Amino acid sequence: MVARPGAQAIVYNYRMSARGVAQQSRFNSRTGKVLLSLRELLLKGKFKPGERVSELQLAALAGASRTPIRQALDRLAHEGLVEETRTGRFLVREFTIADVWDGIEVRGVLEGTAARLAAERLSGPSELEPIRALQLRMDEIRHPTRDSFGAYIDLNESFHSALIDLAKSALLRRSIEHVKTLPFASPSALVFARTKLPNAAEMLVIGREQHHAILEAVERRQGTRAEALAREHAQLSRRNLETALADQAIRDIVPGGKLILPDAALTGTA
Amino acid sequence: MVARPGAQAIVYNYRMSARGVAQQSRFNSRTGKVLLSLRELLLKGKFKPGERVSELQLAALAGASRTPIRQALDRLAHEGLVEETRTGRFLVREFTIADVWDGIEVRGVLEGTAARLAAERLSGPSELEPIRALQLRMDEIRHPTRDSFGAYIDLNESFHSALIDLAKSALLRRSIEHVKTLPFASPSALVFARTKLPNAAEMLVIGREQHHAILEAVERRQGTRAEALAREHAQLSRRNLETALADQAIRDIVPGGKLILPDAALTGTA
DNA sequence: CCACCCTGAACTGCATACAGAATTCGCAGT
DNA sequence: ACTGCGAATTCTGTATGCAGTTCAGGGTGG
Repeated sequence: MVARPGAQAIVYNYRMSARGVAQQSRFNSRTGKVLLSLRELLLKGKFKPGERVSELQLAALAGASRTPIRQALDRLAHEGLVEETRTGRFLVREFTIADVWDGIEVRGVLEGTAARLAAERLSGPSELEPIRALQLRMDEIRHPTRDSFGAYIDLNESFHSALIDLAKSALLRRSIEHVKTLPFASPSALVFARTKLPNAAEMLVIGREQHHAILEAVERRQGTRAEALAREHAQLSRRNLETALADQAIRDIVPGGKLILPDAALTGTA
Repeated sequence: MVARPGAQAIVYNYRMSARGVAQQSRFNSRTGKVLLSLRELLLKGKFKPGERVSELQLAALAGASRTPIRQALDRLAHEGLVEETRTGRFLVREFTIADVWDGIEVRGVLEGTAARLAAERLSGPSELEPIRALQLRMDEIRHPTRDSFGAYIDLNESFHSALIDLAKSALLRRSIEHVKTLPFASPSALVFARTKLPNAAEMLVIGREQHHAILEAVERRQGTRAEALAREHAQLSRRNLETALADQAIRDIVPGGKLILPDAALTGTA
């Protein structure tokens, strides 16, 4: 564990919660395994931002040949975690805090669109049943503990995914998935400092209320309202992340936190 | 030329206007060349939607080995023109008309965000000078001819790009580029049936007015207005495309048009 | 006639070899 | 010491071979 002994925080790595993701055939191959482990290494900050990662170096590290390594690097380049130079080398991408805020902003905009389309395209109340079920289960978690917190995050992911389902647009889903490949932009970049658990409880209440409001708006086909609410909902992640990134010790634990360049200001839009 | 002899239309392939794109180092390699030609083949409809494209088949076709082919296919899968099956095969992706509308919708939303951020982040009027220059040159083209039409499209691309610049967000740019990889979503999917040139002239006027309004809003830092205007501006592409796709003959010429499944209804949101 | 299984062909996943380009290091000159 | 140049070295781009898997087609049994 890289977590500093002193940094007491519940950090939920979004990767951990991916249910059986490693069992999907796409990740059974060497390429898939390399992709997963390489992504994890990057997010843990094993490579410094701007540092060069060579194929041979990784091949030795992963015990695979260059072929799958190259493919994995290609995908990571698409995801944005590394960047390819003109000469075909790969560098660890470095992010500014502004990038992080922008990522959340864009995700908010797209999820807002999902909420609006969901409202506009709702064929009937029965379509809401799956997402209502998820909501119910989330509501049952009133006081987050170490264990239930993980479950909450999973449910939160599912809720957001279900909302996107309601938008009935594969293309929109693709776009959202794309921005979420940047770890900070993911709604599961929820990070609560343990010492600020009361704060976390409040956030939970607020988030719950926002979920309710969004669904209400969707159900009533209030597209514009749903959009605005979903946008604002994303800002909640931003506030959480702001708290988290303010503490250098916590920042070092947040997935990808070490890829964020130290920046003087923590202002909203830089 | 695949254009049917009867179909009289000015179709401007967005790929043609990419200034010196083939000279960029990224496209000097076999992989790059294969990527370009393969994409072109796909957009021309040389493969049927849903059809399988094997590496060997393409290797023979392109006169290259499987390695660059595979890499190109991987990228096309990211772009969304082909899809990878669980077992690693690639299929030509097929689109519904709803996909097309959604693509434009999402682009509109993102460009709207770009316009809003441009307004919010504008540091001074001088920042608008480059985009004003582009606008001026576009305004000079009053009556589109075969030649000036191409120039107009180029300027239009540059204008949109400059607007995104003003948003000062690399991440937002990335997202927009990503949705634009679907050819229909590109603003340059402007297609005017020659027989409907008067219509085209009107569209030009409307588009011009919208550009003016957007810049005015940005200059006055009216973020919400700028966003709404830019969104609506994207709907103009949709209307153009709607006209184009309604005619089967023209549809066959539109880049990627053959990848769109024949669909009974041409309604806005399906 | 249909369903199922089995076998063979085709194809992908990965490793590796080779060639050419890029980078780095050292050396010489200033 | 510093700069510029050049050569060795490292690395990427591509081709190709092999192994394991998937897929298709035919044949068999129900």
